[in-house]
Amino acid sequence: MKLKIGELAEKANVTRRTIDYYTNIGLLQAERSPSNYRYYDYSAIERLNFIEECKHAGLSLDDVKKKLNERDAEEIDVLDLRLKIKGLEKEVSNVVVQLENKNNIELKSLRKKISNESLSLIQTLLLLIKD
Amino acid sequence: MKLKIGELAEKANVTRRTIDYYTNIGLLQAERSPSNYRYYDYSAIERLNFIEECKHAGLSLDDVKKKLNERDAEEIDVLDLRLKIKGLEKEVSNVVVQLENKNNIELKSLRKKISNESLSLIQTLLLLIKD
DNA sequence: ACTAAAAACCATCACGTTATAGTTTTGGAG
DNA sequence: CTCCAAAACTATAACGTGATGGTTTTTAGT
Repeated sequence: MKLKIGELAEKANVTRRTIDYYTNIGLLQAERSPSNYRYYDYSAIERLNFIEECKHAGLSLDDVKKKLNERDAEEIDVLDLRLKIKGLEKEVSNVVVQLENKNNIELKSLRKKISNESLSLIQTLLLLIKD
Repeated sequence: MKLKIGELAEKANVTRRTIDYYTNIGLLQAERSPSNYRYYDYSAIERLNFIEECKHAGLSLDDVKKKLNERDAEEIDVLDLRLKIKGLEKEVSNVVVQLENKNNIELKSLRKKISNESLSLIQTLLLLIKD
């Protein structure tokens, strides 16, 4: 379920007009219903809070826009990373399948050969996950 | 001499904000000084009056914009016509020069040959000039 | 006539406001 | 439960407003 402007306004503690304005200048995005009503998703609440913080820190909405664009870019990077990780996972599971077809001796030597790499990969993944 | 926003506002009997707004949405044009002040020329007064009339007649500013665009297009047409007339004048004066090099008999027959055309041209020009 | 400082102007931002017109929700009548 | 009208909500237009930060003009003193 998405939020109508009034609901979002209440939840984010700003006026409708502010949301209207932000939407017009591209700080917020909204889907439009067939009757042209705007529908915001819940992430807009946090986005509005973030904007308020930035404003409180003395930034102009234009500055905030840049910040948000950076953040969005990071978000996209994250998505990217996620995709890459998914790809890696697939590769790894493929390797696992290969391993299952090996005999014990081959298996052990192979495991040794890649143990370093997999370890450091796991460590990096842990860094990403923690916090 | 051009008008600053306050001067135009007073002369046209609207607020500065209105002029600001109209300028932003492209209803009015302004030159900018090096310090970014807007400078309007006197025709803006009449333009503003026109806009007020249109609004009074129930038109939206968007409608007014269209009307003004038409008017501006006509203006351009007029400029075009003026140019053409200037061109014609040149042609005519060339003909006059030619005539001056003719003898009387040739001259008379020539005059007869073109009298119809020049008469109707003159009449059309008169139509353009009057009121 | 020259200058410094106040007064008057101007631009832009970030909403606020009022009016108009369409949409959705809701409380009751049947 | 259904239908419908009032109440609540929404979109957009066309400025209004107050704050902030420059620019120009005016004015008063030297």
